[in-house]
Amino acid sequence: MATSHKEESQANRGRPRSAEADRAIMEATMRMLMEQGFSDLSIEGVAAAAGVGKTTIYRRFPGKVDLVIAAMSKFMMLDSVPDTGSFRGDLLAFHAHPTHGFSLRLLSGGGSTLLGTLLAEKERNPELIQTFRKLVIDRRREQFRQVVAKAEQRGEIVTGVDPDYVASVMFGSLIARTIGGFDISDEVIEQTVDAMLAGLLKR
Amino acid sequence: MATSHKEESQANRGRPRSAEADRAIMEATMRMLMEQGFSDLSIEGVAAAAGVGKTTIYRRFPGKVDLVIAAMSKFMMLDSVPDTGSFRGDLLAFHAHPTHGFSLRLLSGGGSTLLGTLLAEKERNPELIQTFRKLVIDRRREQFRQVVAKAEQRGEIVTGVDPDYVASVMFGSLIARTIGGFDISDEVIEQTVDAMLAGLLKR
Amino acid sequence: MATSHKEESQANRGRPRSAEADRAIMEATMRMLMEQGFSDLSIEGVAAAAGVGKTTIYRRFPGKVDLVIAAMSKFMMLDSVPDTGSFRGDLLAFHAHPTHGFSLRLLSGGGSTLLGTLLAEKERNPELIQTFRKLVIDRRREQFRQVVAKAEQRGEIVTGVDPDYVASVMFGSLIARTIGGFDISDEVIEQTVDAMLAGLLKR
Amino acid sequence: MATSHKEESQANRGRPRSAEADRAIMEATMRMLMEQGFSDLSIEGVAAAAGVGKTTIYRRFPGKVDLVIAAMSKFMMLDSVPDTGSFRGDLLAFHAHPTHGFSLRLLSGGGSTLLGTLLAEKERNPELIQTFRKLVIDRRREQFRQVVAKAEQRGEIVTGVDPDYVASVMFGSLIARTIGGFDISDEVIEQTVDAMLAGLLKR
DNA sequence: ACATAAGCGAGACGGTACGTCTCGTCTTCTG
DNA sequence: CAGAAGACGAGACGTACCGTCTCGCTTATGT
Repeated sequence: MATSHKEESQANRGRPRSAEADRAIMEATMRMLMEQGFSDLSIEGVAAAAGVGKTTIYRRFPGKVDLVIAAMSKFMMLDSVPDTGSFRGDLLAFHAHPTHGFSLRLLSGGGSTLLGTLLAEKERNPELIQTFRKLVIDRRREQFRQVVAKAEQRGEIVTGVDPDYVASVMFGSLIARTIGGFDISDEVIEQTVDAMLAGLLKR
Repeated sequence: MATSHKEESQANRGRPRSAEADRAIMEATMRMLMEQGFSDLSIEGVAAAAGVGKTTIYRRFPGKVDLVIAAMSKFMMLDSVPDTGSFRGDLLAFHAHPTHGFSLRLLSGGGSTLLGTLLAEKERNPELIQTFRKLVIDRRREQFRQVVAKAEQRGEIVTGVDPDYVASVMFGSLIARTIGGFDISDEVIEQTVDAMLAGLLKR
Repeated sequence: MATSHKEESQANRGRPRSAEADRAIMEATMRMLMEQGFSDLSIEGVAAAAGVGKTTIYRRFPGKVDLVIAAMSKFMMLDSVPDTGSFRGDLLAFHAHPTHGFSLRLLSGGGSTLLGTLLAEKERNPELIQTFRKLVIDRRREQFRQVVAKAEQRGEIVTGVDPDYVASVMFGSLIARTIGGFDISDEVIEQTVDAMLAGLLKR
Repeated sequence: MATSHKEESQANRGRPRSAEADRAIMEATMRMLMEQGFSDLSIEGVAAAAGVGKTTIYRRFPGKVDLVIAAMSKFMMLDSVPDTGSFRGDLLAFHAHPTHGFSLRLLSGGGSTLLGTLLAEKERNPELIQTFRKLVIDRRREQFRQVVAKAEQRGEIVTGVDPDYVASVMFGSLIARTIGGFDISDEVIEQTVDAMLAGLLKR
């Protein structure tokens, strides 16, 4: 199991691990990760915030990285593929996507810095960003492919489109704006989507 | 001067500051910033790497943020506007841009985490990313506008192009790929540039 | 009963307490008390040494103090008054007194630290030393009075001797030597006894 | 040096150790040792009580034992040999001896338990009681020898007296009373001294 | 005979202190 | 006066026990 480094050789002996503690630890970890970033997240702080002894955390996770990865694994599940009936609607749905409050928009811009935190740790703890990629980005990519495929089947867009390239342009231009210091309003998103569509829709 | 918080009211009394120490501190700071990111860059570490006492750094800079901003200011000067004669050549030159080894490509991808670091610190130390924007991004944007203007004057591309949008798409798609975990090879850059051009060149 | 804090209102229902566990706990407690002293005696350690769960101990004793008092009560029973026929023989018998291996000599010196432990805990857990006094010292004192009375009746020693003062001098000088860092050999004991006798025997 | 484990190979470089911190650490250690005993004395607690970082203690002492030994060394200096002009006066002076508040009487009886603490730790930390012996007991013994020698020279007492035996009897009988649970009043001390004298004074 | 109830070993729980580490600041001596 | 060395208070690290609290199981008794 990813959430525990306990030996499983023994039978179910002794008091079982507290599900309540599990939950409190995961929630506190995720909250502090969002609020303070990875570097400033301390296991001691998580323990205090979760109302839990340090032992209880160390019994479950060997270290900070594992704790954070477990928390991300727990909370970063993305929900189902957008399916609004039109390509444009699906694209807009992607950006709104409030899955557990961790849409890409929140991640790279606005009030949060989780993506930045993970990138900053890339060298020392590459597992972090890799996990994030596996859980969020790769999944998104796959969903985006499905959305494009459906649009093709409906005959909305030209054939032969590379969905990954389209995704990188659409999300990337928003990320670039964020880095450039601009807020990402709903209008900007609509403009970006429409510019994208301009090159893809069948005439 | 940005590199010192010393009172300048007095005459030149006492031992002058060591130019050699200045240089060593800046180089060590930049190197460690690239290698370890902002959070793990410690003044203690910089001092050790520069072969300098911690005092010598704290005498020059009030804190870590100021030290890093000073280092960025020193190294992130971008050289002149690309002028290869063709729009395509200018765009490629932008990406190659090896100004002191800190092109955008290095910043967002490959072996570095500076951009992630800056994003991660956005909330706590907004001066950092603001300084980065002023020094690098805004400058780039202006240069990009000039490149686009020249292309228009030469009649290479259609008129009415928004150079900022073009830039956000082109750079953003590369950043998105980086975040997605892909290396940015020269071929990818060329493909990205050519895709861009496809929509802009006059037929 | 001193060895249990269980309510006895109910009939004998449920599984009875294990006599084997009782025994193992008492033995392990006494052994570890001798080896490690009171402060470092841990219930966890006793449980492990006795091959018993911690619960099994805490079910019997509210805390460490009660556990130790119970162990002392069990092992520190002194046997009958020495009666060798001569005062000198009786005195020597007192010091040899190997009742379950816990003679005063073992207590105050040699390989043990129980007496020190009790003194150290005097402020915080006065019951400990009080129990020790009741079980061991007061009993000894009474026995010593009988020995002195017999010697008087036999006409061996001068009359009017204060047996408590004699005892405090004889045992005290040995304790003082122990504290001073000297081992208490059989010769030393004999010398001490003989010095004592010198002032008491009838000429 | 007993109070430091610092390498002295280097010249006087860097900031010197704070004498104020030294003092605060020693005082807090001694106070907590008297109040709580050795086992319950925590370095963390000493640091807090002294208003000092843990580092500052660990820089000076490798561990708790060394800290306590240093504190004892500092405070347990006994003052000069009693010299009242008479043997009886000298003996009484020994018992009153309020050297820094740590006379034997305080140690073994009354409101303190330091001696008990040291005895309790004999097995695990023999350095403690050994240091105490070197600093206090051996010194006392030597002083006692001088007092006896002076009494002999003055012709007060019979010759050939073994001062160590006399000391062990006198102090020991008081210790034995303490262990027996009796307070040591001034009258008891006088009685003990006079009983001692009865066997030693020339007629 | 079998339900009931208490005892049992195992082990998780919230804590506290450990001794180590590194942070950014402060304070001395040397050049 | 600048510089280097290094001590300072602070506080997180991961470990080891503390004494308490479940668990699933075993062992008796009493109907």
